[in-house]
Amino acid sequence: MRIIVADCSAEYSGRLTASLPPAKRVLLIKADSSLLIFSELGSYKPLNWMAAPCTLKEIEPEPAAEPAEAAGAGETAEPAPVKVLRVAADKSSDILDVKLYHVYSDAQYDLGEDPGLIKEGVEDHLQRYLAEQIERIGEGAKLVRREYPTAIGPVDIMATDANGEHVAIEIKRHGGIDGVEQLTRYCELLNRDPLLAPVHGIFAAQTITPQARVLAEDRGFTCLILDYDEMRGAESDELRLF
Amino acid sequence: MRIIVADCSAEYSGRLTASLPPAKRVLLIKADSSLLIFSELGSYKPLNWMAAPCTLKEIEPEPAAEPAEAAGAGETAEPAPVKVLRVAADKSSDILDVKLYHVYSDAQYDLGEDPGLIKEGVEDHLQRYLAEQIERIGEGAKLVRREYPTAIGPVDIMATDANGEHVAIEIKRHGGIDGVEQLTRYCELLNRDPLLAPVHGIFAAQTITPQARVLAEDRGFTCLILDYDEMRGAESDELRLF
DNA sequence: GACTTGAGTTGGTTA
DNA sequence: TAACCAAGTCAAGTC
Repeated sequence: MRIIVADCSAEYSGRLTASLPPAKRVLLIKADSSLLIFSELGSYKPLNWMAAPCTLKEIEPEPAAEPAEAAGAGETAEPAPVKVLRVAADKSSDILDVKLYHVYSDAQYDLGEDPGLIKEGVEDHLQRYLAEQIERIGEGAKLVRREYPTAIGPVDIMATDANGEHVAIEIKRHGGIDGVEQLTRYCELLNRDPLLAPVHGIFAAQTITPQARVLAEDRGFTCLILDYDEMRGAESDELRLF
Repeated sequence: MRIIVADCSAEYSGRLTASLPPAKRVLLIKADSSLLIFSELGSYKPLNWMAAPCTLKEIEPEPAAEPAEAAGAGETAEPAPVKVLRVAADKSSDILDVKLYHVYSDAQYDLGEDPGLIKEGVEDHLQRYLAEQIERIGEGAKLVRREYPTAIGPVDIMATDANGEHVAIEIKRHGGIDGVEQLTRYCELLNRDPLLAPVHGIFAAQTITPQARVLAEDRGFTCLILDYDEMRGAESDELRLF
């Protein structure tokens, strides 16, 4: 990892064109030659970058022979860069040009491999917990299966209610209109099957936008708020019994 | 901007839980106290991070009084960190703890404000090109207008075909099921207007997923693959005539 | 300020 | 390998 702090400007040309006026910024160049440009603001996303696989060329401009320039066409005489980094994508014509005007720091570190991130609490976990605690959708409910296959993709959970009627459950972390549309498609399709009909729909999520709730209820679906911590807690309790 | 290179581990607790085993990494701490953790691999996304607004606390552990630890429960005796950074989100209970075991470098730079990125967009171009090359949807087609307004939002392009019948076009870079749903809603609404009906639908994109294609064709829509480079080329050719 | 949609999305899982 | 889906998505525009 090479870390450069410098006054720089950048031009990206690829699926879009983007330019970065001169300013003091931080550049990270990874072992795979990918380059990231950061400023003080913004979230984790760099202002501009080049993703691997790519190739970096470093050009040192000649420092001399510039008196003619001052006598030139009178343009906003941008000072000549002391260094130019050109990063080109290997598999496309994307190019990122970075001009460095003044380098405050330029250091290299070998970080070695990284063991990577371990995550817990993603949508998959919500699905697993709800499948194992299926009575959260109503007493007497039974799990049919997770990822119940249909022609238009798998339903997150298929279950039956106390009356033995089928219930299709769509699970989201954040429930929006898209999720309701998705559930609608599944239910419509499943209800064409006389062996399954009637199939009820449940829209389950940690949070549900008001608009999505209205739409879901208008279509006869039940909305269910999932509390991750509570579900995890219930899971632990269950394990503790054994 | 503070730049730290160190052996570190991290624990994030928020909407999900994520942990990062010890390794040599780069930390960036921005002026707003947001913190990013990078390794050599991956794209522009950090392994772990805390977004602003947040507050950073730096804890210097006492270096002494640790002989008892070695005689402890025999756990995988992790060496004590020389420094702990705790970043807490201001508006939620999200917390990111970073333990530093060995610091290779720790430097601070004042970058100042950044003028920001100037972008020139993409989907917008697809729309513009198709509007100007409307016969790509069929000979004799005429443009009615881009961003044709309806009660549920603007249709990307409204046109007429060789028979003078209306055609609503939904444009995406990558055509998925969502886009088909969107087009469905527009066509359903527009076909209620006797002055417009019948309104045909075209689903146009650089790429269309097989499922989306099936759904679109099932609903009587035409799928159209857009070649960005070809359209841009045609545009240049047209300009060259003048 | 909440909601929607696109992104140079990125990243993971499965067929 | 390709397609599909979720993301601590982020960010921009709209209502």
